[in-house]
Amino acid sequence: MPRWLGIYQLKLCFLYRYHYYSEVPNSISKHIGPSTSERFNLNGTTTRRFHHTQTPRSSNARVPHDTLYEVRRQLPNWSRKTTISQFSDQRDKMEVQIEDSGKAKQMVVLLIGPPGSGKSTFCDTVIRSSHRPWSRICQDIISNGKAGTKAQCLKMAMDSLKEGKSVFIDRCNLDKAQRSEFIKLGGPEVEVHAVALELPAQVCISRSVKRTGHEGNLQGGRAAAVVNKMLQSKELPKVNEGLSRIMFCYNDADVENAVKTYSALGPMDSLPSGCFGLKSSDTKSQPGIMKFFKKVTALPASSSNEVTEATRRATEATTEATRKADEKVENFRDSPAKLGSADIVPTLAFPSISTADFQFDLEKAADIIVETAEEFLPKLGTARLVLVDLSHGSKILSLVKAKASRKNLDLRRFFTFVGDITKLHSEGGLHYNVIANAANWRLKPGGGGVNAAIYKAAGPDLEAATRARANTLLPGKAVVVPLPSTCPLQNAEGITHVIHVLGPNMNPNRPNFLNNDYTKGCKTLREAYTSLFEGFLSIVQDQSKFPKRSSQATMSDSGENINEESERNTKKYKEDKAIANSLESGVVDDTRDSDLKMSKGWSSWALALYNIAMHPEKYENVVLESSDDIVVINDQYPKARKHLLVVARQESVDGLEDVRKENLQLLQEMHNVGLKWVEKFQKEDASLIFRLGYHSVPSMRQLHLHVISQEFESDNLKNKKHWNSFTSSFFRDSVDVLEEVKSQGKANVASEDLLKGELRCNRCRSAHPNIPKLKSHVRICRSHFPDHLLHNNRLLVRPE
DNA sequence: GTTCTAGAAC
DNA sequence: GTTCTAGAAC
Repeated sequence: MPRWLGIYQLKLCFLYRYHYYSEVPNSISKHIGPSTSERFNLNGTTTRRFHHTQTPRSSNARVPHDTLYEVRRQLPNWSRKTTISQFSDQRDKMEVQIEDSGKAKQMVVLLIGPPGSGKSTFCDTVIRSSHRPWSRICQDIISNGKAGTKAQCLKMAMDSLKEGKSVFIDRCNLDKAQRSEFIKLGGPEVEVHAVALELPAQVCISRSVKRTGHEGNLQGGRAAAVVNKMLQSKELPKVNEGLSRIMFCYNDADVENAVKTYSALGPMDSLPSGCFGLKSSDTKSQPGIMKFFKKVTALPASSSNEVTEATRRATEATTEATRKADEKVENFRDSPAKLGSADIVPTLAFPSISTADFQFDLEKAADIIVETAEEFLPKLGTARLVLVDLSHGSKILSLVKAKASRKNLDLRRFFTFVGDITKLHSEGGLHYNVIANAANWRLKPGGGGVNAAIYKAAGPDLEAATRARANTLLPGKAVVVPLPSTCPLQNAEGITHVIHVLGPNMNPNRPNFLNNDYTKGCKTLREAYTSLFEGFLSIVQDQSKFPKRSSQATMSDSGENINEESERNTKKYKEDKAIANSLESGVVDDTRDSDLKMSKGWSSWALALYNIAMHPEKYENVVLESSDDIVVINDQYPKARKHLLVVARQESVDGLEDVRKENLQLLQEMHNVGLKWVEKFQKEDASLIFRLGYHSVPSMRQLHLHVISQEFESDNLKNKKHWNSFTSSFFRDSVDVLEEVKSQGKANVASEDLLKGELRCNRCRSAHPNIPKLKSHVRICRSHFPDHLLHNNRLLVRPE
């Protein structure tokens, strides 16, 4: 095996097992034996990594999931009861009274941040001044003062919780997967919080570089590489992971505020749930390592006196939330037991449609709401419908409450709630995942009321996502819009979908008013709620039909699983489409043609690469190589003896058309990886000739580079489209793409018409009447390749 | 992307 | 009658 391939495999191994590795100094690793692997650092030294999953250092190193449950059961206060008294509250809130057994709630607080972000300092400072018993669990020292494993951390956390302590998890916890098992420690008596230390990368690197006594031995220049690498895979924590409280800290002042918050907690105190201090823009982009090295001496120090907007907001939010908690208003808050990400009850929060600006009669509207809810509740399983109004004195809420209580409805699943529909979780403690918007017919932001509030809270993401689904809406109709993961509403509140609804207008001062025609008005309003609840039902069904499976199960069989995964996505797509279709009469679509392109309605088969790129760990047996940026797989239907795909992992780049200057580094990496594989193949068979390139218009979602040998000897090459996609100018050589993106900011893409062109030999360019005849010719043609391919290394021939 | 198949081309 | 393609369905 060539030496470089060996290194490659080691690298691969590292990437797959990333979460189970921890850095250990060379001095320790001597004792580790065969499961260590060497890797080379920027500063030229070698470190070793210990593969804990293969060689656990102690019998308790890995803790099976089911034991977590057992341990939770043994925790103190497990049996605290919850009683619900519905609709009895004068304050228009659904009441949940928690019987206080007088014991304190424990906390698991996950610190989130790269090395140098100040996690250990944070914990130490809180522990020094806190009256609550804390345990700090630090992966860097957990194994007799040396670095240990995640499993050891989990074990120690559980032990500390059993002892009645609250726990700081002092490890990077940068992505969702790293956090998930610690979040599972939560239960009825254990809240799980996160404190995200979002300090500038330079600050973290600078601290890591300068520190001399760090427990994890992450010192010197190597820190820069490690911090940057880690930040690449960072995922901001979200409430829907199962965290009941998240504090974001962007500078020293924010950190100080968070330290104070936790330091002040006595054994009996608790903190309001929600998401505090989140800035809307992700600060994921980090300066390159080399750039850092140049600037390391002139780092802008973050001032501890500087009170930023984020701090102000964080402080305000905390104060406000604390004030509310202090009022001892027994708001309806979902208990942390429900917070496990898998356990969150699907909940639609919806405003009363048409009763505000559209002046629909409140009595009639309340009847329709209750009747439609009654119709849908049995179909919705455990899912909940929550009517929301901003004001305590809302007439519609009391009418609905009164009418609902007279009917035999499950009032735990249908109730009213007072609050800002965009902040029900962070400010009201209600868990919800879908909100309805009382939209305008143009589906535009602005206006007033709920529509303006929702568009404002969701940011521009919502408008774009809406535009991809529909341009306008007719009264009585609804349109389901999934929110992108970047949307602040999803991050802060856990909302995954917005359903726009348009109700009938009774206001003579607004266009298209119904002139008091309540026969028509009631019909349309009923239709509107039906459309809304149907939309919500489809989301609920989608989520329950396709629960997340364990990665183990998906690794068993590649091909099938790719299809299953695709199937799931298609199903989602189809259902969304079905909703759209069912609403078609109502959705005035003036850009029918471009709509598909805008919504990028990829079919199931077209999502296979995307799925692999997003979850390479699930496709272990098809992925030949992977990094943070790319995965390499064999084309499932190779059109030549050697045919690989280098797939970009970045989510937003579906194909060549999406490529811009900011993707240059990615393109270059894809090209380099392609070249490496060509080298490998040519070592095995020197006669192979390759091209690296992209299809101008790909059939499969997710930018992918074809690495394909030029003899095109394959039974899978069956038709004109196959042939022309690799041999006409529809195929864009990677070198040209790189050049074009560098010089003009994007790549040229050729027309799909080229795929229908005549069949010509890729060497001599002779034309042939059909595929079989062409293939017979190509098998024997030994002409030189066309001139243009001989330049710029478009054609990769093994050098003699 | 593939598979299937009606019907065009031979 | 057989081969091959193009378009629909998935």
